[in-house]
Amino acid sequence: MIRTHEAGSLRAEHAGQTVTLAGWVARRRDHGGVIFVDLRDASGIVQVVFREEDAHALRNEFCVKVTGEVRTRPEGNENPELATGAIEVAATELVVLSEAAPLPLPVDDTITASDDLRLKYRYLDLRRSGPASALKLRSRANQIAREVLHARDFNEIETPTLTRSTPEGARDFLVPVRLQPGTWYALPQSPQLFKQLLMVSGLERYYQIARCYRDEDFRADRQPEFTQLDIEMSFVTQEDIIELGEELVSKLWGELAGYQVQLPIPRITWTDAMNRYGSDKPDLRYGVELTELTSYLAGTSFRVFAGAIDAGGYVGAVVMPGGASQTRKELDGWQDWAKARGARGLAYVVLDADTGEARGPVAKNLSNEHLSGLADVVGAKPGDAIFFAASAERREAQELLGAARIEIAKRAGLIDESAWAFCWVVDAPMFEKTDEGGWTAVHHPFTSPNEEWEAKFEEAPDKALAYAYDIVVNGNEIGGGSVRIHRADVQKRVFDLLGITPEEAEDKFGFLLEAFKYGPPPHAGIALGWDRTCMLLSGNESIREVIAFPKTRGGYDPLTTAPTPITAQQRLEAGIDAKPKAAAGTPGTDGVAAPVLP
RNA sequence: GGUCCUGUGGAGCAGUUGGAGUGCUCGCCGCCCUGUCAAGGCGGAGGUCGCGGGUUCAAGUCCCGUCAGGACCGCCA
Repeated sequence: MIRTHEAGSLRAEHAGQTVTLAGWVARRRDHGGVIFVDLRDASGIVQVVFREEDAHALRNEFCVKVTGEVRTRPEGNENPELATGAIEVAATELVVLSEAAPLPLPVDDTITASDDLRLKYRYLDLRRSGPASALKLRSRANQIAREVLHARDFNEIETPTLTRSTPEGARDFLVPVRLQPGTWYALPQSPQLFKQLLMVSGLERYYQIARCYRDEDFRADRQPEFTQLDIEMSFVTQEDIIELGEELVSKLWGELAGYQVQLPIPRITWTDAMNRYGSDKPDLRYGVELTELTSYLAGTSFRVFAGAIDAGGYVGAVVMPGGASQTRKELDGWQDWAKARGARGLAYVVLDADTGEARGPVAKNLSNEHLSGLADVVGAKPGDAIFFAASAERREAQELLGAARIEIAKRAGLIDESAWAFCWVVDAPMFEKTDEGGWTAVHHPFTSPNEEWEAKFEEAPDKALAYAYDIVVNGNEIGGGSVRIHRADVQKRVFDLLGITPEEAEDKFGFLLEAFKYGPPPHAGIALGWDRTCMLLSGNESIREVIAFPKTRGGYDPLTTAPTPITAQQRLEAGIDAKPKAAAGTPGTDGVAAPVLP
């Protein structure tokens, strides 16, 4: 070893010892006759004192080796801000291991640089304790997950990243195959089918910290490649997976966020979540619930509401506490806010703070009977504002109110930023209508109907419920899973309802259906969005902070400048422009990558 | 695909009504300095105001386009 001690580990009890440290010059304070250098390594910072001139040439981020004697600082010179602040190292020898050019961005916890610059020089960004600690936290999260799962006899198994497209909704990343020109691998959107195959194989308990890929647009919590803690178990029910999920979040939050999660985590049905919060991932750190007014406002002459009610739709409201004190400009701002979300607008009534009288453009359109009881029905007090949404599509109106609810909480300062509010959202619907009038799987087509609906989901596909569950914290979905279908007859009926023909099913996932001929066990699983989980645990607002080398919004990596064009030679070798042979292999049964037509 | 915000020495910012590349903090270079810890003092270097076009006597500032970064909507089961 080049060093005998880590800089941040030195304490008063080391006084008198001669130590050799190695690290970076975090800061140099040159007083002429005495020079102080804050020496930083991964463990922390210690002050090194030089009496020799040679330290004069040191600059920020030089990599150095220092030998010297640890000693307690002179009376009155301790630094309580520093873990090592009781001592300092009196240098006797200095070796410059490497010099640093002037820095393109400051390596300083107190200063922030722009995102693209940070990413271009991510290795310097990560010398800062904040960004580095996010990655260290993630490493510990991995360790905790592995401890929990190995204690339960899980097997960590790696599945292919060059594979067929899995039947998820998102666009695939594709990889040309040189050995079979004109054919393409897809990068997995999740290991879903492989983990189900591992259940067929009898491994019973599988997990993987799995890299997944989706070619969709970015968000603060979305990257094109991301990580899931992916779990699947055989011979279990929804209850078993939920119990496991609770141990995981309990340990993670307990050890990494210092928060004791109250178990069991409360559950809310998907329908209740939509009715009360207008979201399938409700933020329960604050109240402000939706009120349905469809029957209360029956017979109204206000066309916006009447139209929705007559169409068999929904009218609802959400209350903004103290919202009546908003200026006209602020209230108009809500209209722009709603329009930005694709809504026509957001009707509102304000209740006079003194008299409780309802005012605002919508108030004129409502009858006295409707107005007089309104405050009681929605639970509003004088001084509040009431926002309305109406639509022939119940979910559409509820989601608008749900988004308004979040915005209300932000604007009215209702969010306790230090709180953690967990819940499971259960009993999700199996299907939802497509724009074309058919049905599509809400989760994925292998999700099992629950016991009640297994025999009859065709009778009312819009009401049929699945054994599907999401775990939500503070309005963030951090994981989701389901019990899978393991019976061929049920799977066939689901495919039939989704309009997937046997030929299509065979073509897309014939290998899974084939495997399910051979005694598949009942199985269920869950996947935790690992980037998002670590982001929340580390108190960050972007998953980029918990990814070592993330990409910018455009899918660009400022550090490596990927993606890059390829040469004509590479293009030729990869067979990108090759025309696929008709029906190469028998896709779905022999694992040959499917031809993708241009 | 859409809406919005941002772009000014190496970094982070300010820049008023359109009037000289003006200013601040940090960093960088040189000198001074023996107890600092975001050290201090003195001096200095460093600029295609993202890019292109337009309006104007005059554009960092106004307009149009474009590029880059960010937030959100669509999209992402």
